Amino acid sequence: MTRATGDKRQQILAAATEIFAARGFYQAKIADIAAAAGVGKGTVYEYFRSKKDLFQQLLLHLFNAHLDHLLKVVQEPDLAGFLERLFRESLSYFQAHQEIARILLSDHPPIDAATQRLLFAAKQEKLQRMAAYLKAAAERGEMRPVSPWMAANLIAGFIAALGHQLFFDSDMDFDPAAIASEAAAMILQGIGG
Amino acid sequence: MTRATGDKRQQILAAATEIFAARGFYQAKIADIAAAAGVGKGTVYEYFRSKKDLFQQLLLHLFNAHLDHLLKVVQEPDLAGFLERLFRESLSYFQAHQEIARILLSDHPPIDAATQRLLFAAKQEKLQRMAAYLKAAAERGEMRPVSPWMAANLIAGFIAALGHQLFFDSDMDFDPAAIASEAAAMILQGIGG
Amino acid sequence: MTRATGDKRQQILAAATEIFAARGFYQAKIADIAAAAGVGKGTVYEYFRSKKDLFQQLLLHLFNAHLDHLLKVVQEPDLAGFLERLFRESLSYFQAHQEIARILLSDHPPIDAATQRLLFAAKQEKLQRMAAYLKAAAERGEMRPVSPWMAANLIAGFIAALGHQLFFDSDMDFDPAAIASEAAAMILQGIGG
Amino acid sequence: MTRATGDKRQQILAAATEIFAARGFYQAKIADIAAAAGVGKGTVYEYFRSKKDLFQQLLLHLFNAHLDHLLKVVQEPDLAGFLERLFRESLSYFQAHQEIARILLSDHPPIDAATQRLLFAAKQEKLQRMAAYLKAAAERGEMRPVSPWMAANLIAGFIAALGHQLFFDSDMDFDPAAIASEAAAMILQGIGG
DNA sequence: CATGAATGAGCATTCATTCAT
DNA sequence: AATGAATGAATGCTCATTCAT
Repeated sequence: MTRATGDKRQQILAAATEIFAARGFYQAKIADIAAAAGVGKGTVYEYFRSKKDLFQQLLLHLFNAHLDHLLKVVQEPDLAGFLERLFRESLSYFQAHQEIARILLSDHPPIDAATQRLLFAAKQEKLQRMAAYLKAAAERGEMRPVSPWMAANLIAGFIAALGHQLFFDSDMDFDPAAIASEAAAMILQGIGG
Repeated sequence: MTRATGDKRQQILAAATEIFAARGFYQAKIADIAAAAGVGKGTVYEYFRSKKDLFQQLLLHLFNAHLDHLLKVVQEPDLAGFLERLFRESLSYFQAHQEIARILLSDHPPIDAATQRLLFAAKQEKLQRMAAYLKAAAERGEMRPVSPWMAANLIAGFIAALGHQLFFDSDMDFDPAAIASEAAAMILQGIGG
Repeated sequence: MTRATGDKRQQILAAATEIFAARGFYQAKIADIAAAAGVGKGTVYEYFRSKKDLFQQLLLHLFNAHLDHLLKVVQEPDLAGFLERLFRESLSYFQAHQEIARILLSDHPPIDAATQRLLFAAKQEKLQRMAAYLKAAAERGEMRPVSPWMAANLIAGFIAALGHQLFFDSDMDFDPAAIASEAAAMILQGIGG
Repeated sequence: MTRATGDKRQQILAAATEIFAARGFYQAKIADIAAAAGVGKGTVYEYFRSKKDLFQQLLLHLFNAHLDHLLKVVQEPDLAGFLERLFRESLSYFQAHQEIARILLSDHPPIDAATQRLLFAAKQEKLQRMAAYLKAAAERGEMRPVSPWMAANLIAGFIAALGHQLFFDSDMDFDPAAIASEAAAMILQGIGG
């Protein structure tokens, strides 16, 4: 009975994550989300201005939570450890929160130019942080003098590709630690014989 | 008046490519596509069972055309040449056909489980072909004994990531050849110092 | 089968007149109007941009038709004949088209500032025409030197008041000719003893 | 803190007058009225059964207040004085309470058959009182032997028409005394030359 | 008494699809 | 074959009303 403030808002966000992940923006019905959250349709509108607003807030919420999660990894002092942890944490996170993965790894329909920009900016920030880390690593002599921006895209692209394989091919079972280890090695040493 | 058979069908597919790319599946209206194709709304239904059917056929059409385009690259005898051509051709192709890039690089909202599977299968085939090429390269001693499947994802992920950067950040100008060259080198040699 | 063009549009306008008159703007449901017109809901939107648009077009349509009807009366050469015909025609018209009376004699909720202005302007035109006729009558010596604008309001107000009595008190039966005759006399001679 | 009983009820009625006048019944939101009254939404329902009930009570309240105001006029011993005071007081009252004018002079959408009847009855009472006064005046020889009911409608219609002109054409400035004087003369002497 | 968070019935509007021509 | 007028199922959102505190 003594629920914390924002309880309903959290219920709605959780339900929205589930429904949007399962059906996508256009197929997700406010009625479904409300039902899944255990609240009335009108209540959704007490907390969010519109369906679009709900989706946008959810997107940024998830993205920022994910980013915060990854920020710890940046602490790793050496590049090899950084890469391995980055892959391992990313894959574990996605494995543990498959609906979130489905939302974050998907491209979303152009809901809105502003939202689009917001999300693009969020993704860019992730790349920037990675590029910054890589630049520092290059200065420490841990990375060959390749473009940090290209390298960041290499890494991010690999994570996304693995994520797609692992989560959109739903019945695949895997060990994040093992894959992460191999992935990090491939990034560092290349595949050339 | 003496248009070749299949003319209208092609007009519709071309218009659909443009409209779906610009607006996404749910925002694209059959009326818009028909207008862009210069035919009546009813005519669209002479050639395609439904909007979903049109989208699915378009998707596979584009994907197969893209795949065919890439198949020539597989002819390349050595891994380095293969990679460089793969990147160069992919980026050039996307640069020349930005609307197609927008469709192929996007994850589409779950139109339909069947369509989803179809598209997933198509993407898997691309990965399989790459993996097969890499396996052969490994046997030729051109690739270290890494998992061909992982390597294929590394490459495909990098292409997608670069494509996103280049085509969703619309005002970016770039030289496919230069980027392809650097990308191939990064894949082969890794980034480790 | 060979209905004239604009047939559906006319059916809808007729149904809208009936429904708006019976229930007012906000209680009139598009579904009711469509049903009364014998068309599908969607069809209403083929001919009118929105419920507001339908109402506005109907309002102006009815008002102009009514105005046209009254314009003939202005032909009357002498003031007494003018007044008597004006009252008789107005009351007969309203008696014959009670739904129209209900719409024209009512003040409508502020649908829209633009519509409001439009309708106000239409009503003003009616007053202007009356005032112009009265001014001419004054110059012919048929009217005492009172303000034509005041006189126009006196007449229009009387018509509206009688209309209200007669049509909003639905079960009243009356003879337009008799009332018109008495009304014209009261306007001309006043009520003073 | 030590507000008189009925204080809140009065606040709500005052706020409702303002909001209903500005927006009309359907556009007026209970939330707006509550906010304007400085009370909670729920409080409105402590004093009024429903929005309809609030509107109906307000309508009758305003109408009766207006009627009471006019009743003093009936005291006037002679018809000319009666008419001039009636016009002057009506126009002054409306000028001083424009929101009330907007409500009383408007026809309201058929909220409800019962409300409709109630309001119609109220308006009829006003006409009846006028007719009664006129009948007495006729017996005093101050009015020609015209139908008191017709005369009452002539007067009431004129007041309403003037009110519409003056209050719905918002930027008009005028002198009630001057207009009242001319109006009374027109009613008494007619406009005939 | 007072409150406002919660609710869900109700409705305008959209648009894929059909079918008479 | 080609068309587009006609259709109605489907859904986001509003707001009067309730009731637990």
